[in-house]
Amino acid sequence: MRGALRTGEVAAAAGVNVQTLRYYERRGLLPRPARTPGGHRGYPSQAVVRIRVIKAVQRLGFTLDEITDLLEAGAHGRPGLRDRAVAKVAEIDARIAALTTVRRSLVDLVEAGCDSITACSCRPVCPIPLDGRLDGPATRDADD
Amino acid sequence: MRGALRTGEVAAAAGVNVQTLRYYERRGLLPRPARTPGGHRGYPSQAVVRIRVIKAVQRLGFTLDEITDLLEAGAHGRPGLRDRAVAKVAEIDARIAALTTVRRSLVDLVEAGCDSITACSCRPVCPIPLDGRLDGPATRDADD
DNA sequence: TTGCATCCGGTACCCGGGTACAGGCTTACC
DNA sequence: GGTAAGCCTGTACCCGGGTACCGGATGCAA
Repeated sequence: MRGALRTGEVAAAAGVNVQTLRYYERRGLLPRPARTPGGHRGYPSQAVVRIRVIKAVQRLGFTLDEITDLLEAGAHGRPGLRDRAVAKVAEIDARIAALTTVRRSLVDLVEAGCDSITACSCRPVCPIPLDGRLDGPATRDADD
Repeated sequence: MRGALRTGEVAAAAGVNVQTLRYYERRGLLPRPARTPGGHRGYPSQAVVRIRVIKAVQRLGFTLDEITDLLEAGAHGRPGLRDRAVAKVAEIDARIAALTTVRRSLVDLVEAGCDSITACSCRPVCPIPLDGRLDGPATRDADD
């Protein structure tokens, strides 16, 4: 165990919580490290790099499950990152498109001057269904 | 209770699950309806509209907590939708910007031809930290 | 050797928005 | 009046990515 890093050292160096280390180990993202006779973990310095890589890939929008696959693929010389990245770009494009649509609706609503969802005034562009507004006494019984 | 709609009817008409109705009621999004002597709920037809409104507003990116506020504000004649919508647009812009940044990194990675996170080849644009790659025997002990 | 920081495993909880299930009761229709 | 569909409450679980807390053990320095 000479030169091995302890849990807290690795966590501090990688910028994560100590619990996160054990969580990653449980999920198979981090190899089980050697132990001292007393049961304390002793990490090689590469563990820090590995966590940083995980965090970086995570920032690219990959889930921990996907990262597990990617790491395993890499360990066995199988590639596959490129294909996954291409798929992820498509995924992101879809999310951006969805957000853009929502944004458009919100802007329409603001521009129409609508200021209440129960008494909406933003015809004809209101993104909220207009048939039968929420007025009248029908819902008042829970107003207490 | 004449003309009152039952749980299942409201759920079907509004396109949600029966459990969702009760969930909304618990959260205060849906007024507590009248009951039959046997304890069954009887909804006014406006309940269907209300759920549709909730779902529509939710699609605009508002959380149920925010929708609760919005509904309450509307019920008391207080406006506030416009301000919230403006803030939400800013929120969406931030998310689109973040996604765009991530997208750029992914495209860089693909264009650089990098195909593995453990043996990355995409200098100089690699979005994954490069100092000390994940090679060598240090992490092999968990390869079983 | 004593003191204290750190570490251990296990379990429970957080966020948001529901969904599922169990066991029992009511209502509607024939 | 029988039967089946639908309803009731309460509780637990799902997703993803951690975080928090507990009581007890270990490691290291003075």
